[in-house]
Amino acid sequence: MMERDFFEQVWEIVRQIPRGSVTTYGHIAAALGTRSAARTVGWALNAVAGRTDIPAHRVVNRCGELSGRYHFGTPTLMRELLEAEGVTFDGDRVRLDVHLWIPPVR
DNA sequence: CTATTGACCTTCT
DNA sequence: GAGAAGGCCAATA
Repeated sequence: MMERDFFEQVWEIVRQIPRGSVTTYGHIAAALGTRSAARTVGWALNAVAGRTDIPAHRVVNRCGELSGRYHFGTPTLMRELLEAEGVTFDGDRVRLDVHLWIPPVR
């Protein structure tokens, strides 16, 4: 498998997230082989923050909290986008039990 | 060029 | 069970 840049790998996985589902940094990092590189995953998303090609709003932390909501421009934009896709929320957290999507193991 | 931080998670103590 | 530290990759100061 051609291991491109760490960023592109993250983007490719995030791009494959089905609409109405969310995933976590840990799962993405684990899918890439490095489960501890969750921090770098955040950087990859930050590099595409504002792009529609990659739904970074579908990526949440392990607790289901929208940790990077302040990186979107408006703190509520992330939640608005998810709600618009049919994602349900439990208070300020996403229902991972319902919308948790696990990326393909590579 | 070195040091620190950053949308985090896992494991040890 | 709770707290602290380590680890990963990249960007910024």
